[in-house]
Amino acid sequence: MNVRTLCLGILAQQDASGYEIKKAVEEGLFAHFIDASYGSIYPALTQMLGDGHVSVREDNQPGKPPKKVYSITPAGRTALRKALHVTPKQDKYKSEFLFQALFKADLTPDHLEHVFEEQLAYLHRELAQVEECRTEAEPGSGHMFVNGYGHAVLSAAIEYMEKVRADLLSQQAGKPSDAAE
Amino acid sequence: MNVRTLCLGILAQQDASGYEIKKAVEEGLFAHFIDASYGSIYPALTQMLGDGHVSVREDNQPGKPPKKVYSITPAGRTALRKALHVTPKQDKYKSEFLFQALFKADLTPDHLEHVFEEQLAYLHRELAQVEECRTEAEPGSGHMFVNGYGHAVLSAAIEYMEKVRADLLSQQAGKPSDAAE
DNA sequence: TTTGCTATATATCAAACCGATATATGGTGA
DNA sequence: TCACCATATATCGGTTTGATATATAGCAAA
Repeated sequence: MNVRTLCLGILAQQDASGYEIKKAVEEGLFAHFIDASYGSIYPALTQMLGDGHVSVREDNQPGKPPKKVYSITPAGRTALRKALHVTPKQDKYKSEFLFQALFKADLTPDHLEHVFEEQLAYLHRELAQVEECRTEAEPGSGHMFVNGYGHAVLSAAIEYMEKVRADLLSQQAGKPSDAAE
Repeated sequence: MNVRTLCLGILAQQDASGYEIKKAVEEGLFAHFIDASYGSIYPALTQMLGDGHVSVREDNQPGKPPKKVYSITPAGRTALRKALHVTPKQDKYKSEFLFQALFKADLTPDHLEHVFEEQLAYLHRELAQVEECRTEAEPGSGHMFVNGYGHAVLSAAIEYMEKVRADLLSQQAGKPSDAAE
């Protein structure tokens, strides 16, 4: 799936500018399982304009820079429906925190503790965001399902982190008892 | 974190060829939170050879193509330790399955069921892989922590999927029985 | 036996994408 | 006044992906 399809999906729910699409993937419902940068969003919108999948209108708002609000066209909706019916790629999860944690033995205790607490704080922020979106989701909807999925996964991660905190951050690096090598 | 650091991390555990590094990120301990393609691994190794972070030896095995086995050098270990002490980037999770699920109302029931069952099968495969690596992990080690993290998150996802399966796949696309909580 | 498939192994490249930066407007607070 | 932040669009170098090419060899089927 490419950024064009992602933008179409967001525009299918509501008209938006490039800036607003970026905010949607950072803060909205999409935040915890999707990402895209300005460097891919703006070119995608321009390209889709050429393809007739979206249309634009300029919005000159007082007190703010003018924005270009994009709307999905019927052709865009058709393209989206088609793109939604391909076999999805496997999930991709990247975590530099877990990579560092693998090398616990090579880390200073300070650094380990720092990244651990940062990760926990990050997970709490993500969870709070998911819970905030929950009220908007209608029961039985795709939103509700996705929201529940995110909630389940993030809660489990937090629970695990808190459960093992003491063991991981104890000074004896890799030696819970007197175990030999 | 770039692919060079990732390769250094793998080579810090054991010597490996480019092909074996790819297998490590696909099947090994690293599989569920790291990824890299041949297109980035081979150039990374070549570059690190120039930097003196790794060394090579050619291994002509009978019955198989010859391979280049890379080893981390002392300079490489220093570079790795340094790279491990930067603030890690935020986790990044991408799921095309969840993206499609958001548009449940636009999907054919067949497609929805298909991608749902595929996702569940994928999660089970990932969990089995994590459990397989578990035996190798020493208690108190970074491996053990990371393994437990993966186990917790994957288990939670599977549990959630199985809990809501009936509701999600029922034909009435807006009709809840109470799936909340 | 020739064809096709799988596994091992290295390498390259266009296309896609990220992350940083540039530019611009205007509100807020020190 | 100055710095900073939020809004907003746009571009670009560098990294990464995903696909493809090349090669060796075992194994099975047609």
